[in-house]
Amino acid sequence: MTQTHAVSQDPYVPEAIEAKWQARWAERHANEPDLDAPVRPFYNLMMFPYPSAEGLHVGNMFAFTGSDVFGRFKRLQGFDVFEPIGFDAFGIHSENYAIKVGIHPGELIPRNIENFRRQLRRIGGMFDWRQELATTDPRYYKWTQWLFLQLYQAGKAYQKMGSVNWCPECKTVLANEQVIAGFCERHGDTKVEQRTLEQWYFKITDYAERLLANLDDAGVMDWSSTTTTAQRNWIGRSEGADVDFPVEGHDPIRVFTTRPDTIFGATFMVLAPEHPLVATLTSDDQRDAVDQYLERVATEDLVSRRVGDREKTGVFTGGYAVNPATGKPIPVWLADYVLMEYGTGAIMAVPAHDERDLEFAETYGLDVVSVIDDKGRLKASGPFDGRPAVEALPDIIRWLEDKGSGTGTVLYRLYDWCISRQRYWGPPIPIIYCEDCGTVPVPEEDLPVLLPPLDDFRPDDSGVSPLARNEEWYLVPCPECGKPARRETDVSDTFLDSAWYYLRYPSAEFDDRPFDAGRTRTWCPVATYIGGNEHAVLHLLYSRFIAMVLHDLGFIDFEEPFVKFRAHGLIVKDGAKMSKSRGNIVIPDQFIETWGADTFRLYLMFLGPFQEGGDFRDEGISGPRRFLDRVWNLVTRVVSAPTPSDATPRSVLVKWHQTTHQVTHDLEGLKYNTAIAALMELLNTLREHDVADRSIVEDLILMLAPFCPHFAEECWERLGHDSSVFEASWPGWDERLLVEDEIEVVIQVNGKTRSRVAVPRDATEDAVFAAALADPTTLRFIDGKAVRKRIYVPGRLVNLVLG
RNA sequence: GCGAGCGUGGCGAAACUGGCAGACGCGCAGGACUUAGGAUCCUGUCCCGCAAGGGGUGCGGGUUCGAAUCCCGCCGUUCGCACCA
Repeated sequence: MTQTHAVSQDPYVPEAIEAKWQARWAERHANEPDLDAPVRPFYNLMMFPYPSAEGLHVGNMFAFTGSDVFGRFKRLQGFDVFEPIGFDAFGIHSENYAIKVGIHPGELIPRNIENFRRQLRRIGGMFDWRQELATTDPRYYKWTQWLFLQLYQAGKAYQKMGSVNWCPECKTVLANEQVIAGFCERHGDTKVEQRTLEQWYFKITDYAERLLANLDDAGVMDWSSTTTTAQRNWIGRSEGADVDFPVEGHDPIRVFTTRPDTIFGATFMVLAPEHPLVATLTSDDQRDAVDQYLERVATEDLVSRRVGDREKTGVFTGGYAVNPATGKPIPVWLADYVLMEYGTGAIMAVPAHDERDLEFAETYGLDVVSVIDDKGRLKASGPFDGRPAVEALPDIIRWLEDKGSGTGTVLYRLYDWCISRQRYWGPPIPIIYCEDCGTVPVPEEDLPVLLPPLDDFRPDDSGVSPLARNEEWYLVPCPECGKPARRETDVSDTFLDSAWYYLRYPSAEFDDRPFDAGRTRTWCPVATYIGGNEHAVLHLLYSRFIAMVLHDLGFIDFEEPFVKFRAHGLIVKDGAKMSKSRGNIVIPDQFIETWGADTFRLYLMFLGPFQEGGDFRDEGISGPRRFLDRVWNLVTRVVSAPTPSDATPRSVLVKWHQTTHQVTHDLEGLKYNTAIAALMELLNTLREHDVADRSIVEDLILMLAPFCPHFAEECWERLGHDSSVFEASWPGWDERLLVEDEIEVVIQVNGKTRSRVAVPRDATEDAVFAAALADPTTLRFIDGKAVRKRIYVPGRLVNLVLG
């Protein structure tokens, strides 16, 4: 862009000044706070990117810029801001990308990281590059493995066989959340299958109650409510009761129900096909039917069973259980709408008051007994008849407890975190299996367990990790007895890498500890964390869980890692989601080249509310650029021919102070788009009144600095300062200058705006009404009628209600 | 199906605890300066109307002196969760 935007002989040329200031920041170590002895530490964290594509896209830029604006604002407010950056470079996304382009991730990922670094420097983020980290660095993942060992030793990591989701295309196990309605999240037309594998799990369910309770504690967690809501739903707390239904000659069947108040209406029971009692309950004459049904279910995958709108199928076991409330025998059925992983894998079916049970009962002709009338009162419920069901619920639980038939319980939907991945690109799980000693953790002094270079890193459909094909790597002596043993060949989930990275940043240079106690105390928990809401449950919940474990083990003195979390919005393009298939991806580099990083930043922050996102329209960027050109010209004018401060009209002073007030509050609330609009208004006012008042323009530059750091530095220097604009302090305002001497009050007649009058700022209510009633336009609308009621909103509005 | 959010000009969007709807910007129209302008500057820009005035925040009701904002019922849209007992 070499066109002249301004009449000035010295036009604003972004590329020159951006390069100049980036070099100068690096020289001056401008973005490197004293990590050991900061005066006012402020840990400003943004979710680190995964370098799974060749470069950062506009969505990343939007998120990083929004976080950086906040960090720079805090810096100007006098905080020692620590704003680290790193790369979440392990994991399925990176690996799949490597497979796609046919380059080994060990080669490809560092190359991508280098490009990410270049882009991040170019955008002018306030990053402390000393503390950069990559989860793929053995210096990092040594401690990820250490973390696994801490959980293992604390009894929070265990192995179990489990039905897992298997994507034939990814050739790996998927987390439930990577399965979208039965299909792989990455391969929309690939059906996920069910496989059974031995896997490592973390006992996050032990922490369900604490994870939930802290969400309600605003003193501990100041988070976007959309995020806390998502976590609450994910944890899924249900209050109810475990109830035993006796079976003659067998163990009783235990069910979980949230509706013990409807127990008198339980007319049959349903077990999950995998339920352990199925075999013993089945009668001889039903054996064939049951076996057939089990066979049929087995050919279906776990995931499509979860899809809700299918017709219900099932089979009678031939067995009966006794309803402990009515004492009557009820048939026990088998159906795949009951899931083994939730509750006890068995339910009492109350078809009169549960839609799913009703559908099943109707299909198979089972009894339906209503126990609640249309007024919500119990009936056919023995001693509880006539009582409102909601109210009787706790008494029914107590009644069941007294009979020894059940107990009130709380159940969570949350399940344990499966961290095993049958993949190559991750930290090997630090476990060794010995025939004599069993499962042996790798001794801490042997960490890291290096991920070996492996030419053939692709997963195959055998279900075992690529590392299992590398005998010389996995055959090792047992650390305990020295006999030949075998390493665990699965790697851990990427979410484990990212669950603790914020702890590593302040301590990234230490190789003898994962995080330094002093540094952690100084900087953690994180003051402000900004990231995408797509991580609302997974990353953010896992990070919270890991922090709780570390807290309980005495490693850290807080249990919530992120004091304040805000989810940013998403950028769309011309009303549609950006995607490669649509071909509407915006490459940031081109825009930065054409318009400059500062203009790009300013535009991104201007195009919509940060927490909601916005629509990226190519032409829109010219507005912010025009604005910067005008500010530039104004600065030039202040340097050459300023207007004297005492000549500045009061109305302009008021606008100045109002702007400072508004921008400060808007930045605090991440309302960047309105903050920028306010700065534009201030500039418009200065231009209208032809004012080039040095004090005002300097404040304008200061307030622009978080958005356009290079531009602001350059202007600041031209204004004669020899230190960085970020060494200056954020402007304040004078409350007395927030209001004009004379204000305009709106006059409504019968609620409709009819006129407006100018009154002194401190006019009394009576004086305002007097002015209103003296206004000719107003009188015309009153038209001689009586004023029945007068409403007065101080300083704003008068409403005259006619009789 | 359940949960959360969002529906405002040609477009992106503003509007504090209910109090001037459309700030700011894009685009568009007209003008100025210009050999020229896709640069810059000025003016205008929700709709109908010459005006006075009237209408207007997805649709239909309600509360209120007053509703984009609160309540109820629809419709549309986005994002989660999805047979969770």
